[in-house]
Amino acid sequence: MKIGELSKQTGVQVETLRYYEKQGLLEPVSRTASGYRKYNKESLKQLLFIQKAKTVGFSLKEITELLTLRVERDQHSCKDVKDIAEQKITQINHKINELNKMRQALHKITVACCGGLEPATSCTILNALDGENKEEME
Amino acid sequence: MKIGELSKQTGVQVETLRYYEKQGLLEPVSRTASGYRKYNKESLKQLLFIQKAKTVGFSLKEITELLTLRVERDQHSCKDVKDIAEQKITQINHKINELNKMRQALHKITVACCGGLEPATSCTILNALDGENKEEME
DNA sequence: GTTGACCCTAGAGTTAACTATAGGGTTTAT
DNA sequence: ATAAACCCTATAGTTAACTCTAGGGTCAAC
Repeated sequence: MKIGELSKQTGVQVETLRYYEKQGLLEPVSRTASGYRKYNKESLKQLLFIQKAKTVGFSLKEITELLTLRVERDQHSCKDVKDIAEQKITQINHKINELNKMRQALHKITVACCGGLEPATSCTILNALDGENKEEME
Repeated sequence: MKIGELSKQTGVQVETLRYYEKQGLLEPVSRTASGYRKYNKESLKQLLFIQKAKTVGFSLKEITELLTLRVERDQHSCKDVKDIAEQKITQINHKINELNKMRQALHKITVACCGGLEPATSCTILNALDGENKEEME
């Protein structure tokens, strides 16, 4: 598949794809005789991963790290990979925690404030994040 | 508290705080007679929220939206707030889903690949994300 | 065989989110 | 009362991540 096709299938602009190549993030599988970039299903998968990782706040540099994480079946690099992966897992857990708190707070806003008896001033995300106080207050 | 104090307590640079003010993201509570910005505990809370929201991929513009979400105890705006909040919840659920998949994939890399019998080439995050195939293959 | 839709490189421009600089007032400790 | 450590505004510069432009090849179709 050529660059325009990959672009259409993902919504990522052609220019952005060339930019990702320059950054070492997504190399074309090969080139045609005339120099056209060629991609395949793996490229597509990789690009979709890049997009997802971006939406959860990873930088292109971090995404590169994630993509190059691989176990080489030799005990030397295995430990390194494990360490890096565990760092990333910790980072991801942090993100999930924050998102869970935000979701809960937003839920509280929609359910508790919208039709309850509380004064308007308390119905902000910051107040909702403040925790379990003034939950059952009327 | 003055700007330097807020900066110290959060690790956010003084220049960044003034920038956030210009963007309407974090207004000082008041000013001293000589024009110094004054902040309080609420400012601190708000700033910590901004930092957290940034790490999970929200832009400053989106964070502004989240911060100004508030129910005004009048049925008219209530529906609007609810709609926006629900949109944000959907967005957050998406992020959490992606993060869960990534976490699982990273876990699979550290546990299954690092000491198992699989060939090295399959031990990347993309392959780990591919799902349940080649799980119990030996 | 030429037209239109594609592709190429190299490099300049843009946007979001800071970060730094210049030039100058304020506060606090000595 | 003066120096160091703060604060101010206005504006320019930087970095990441694109986005666009100029100038030019390639390819399928009519």
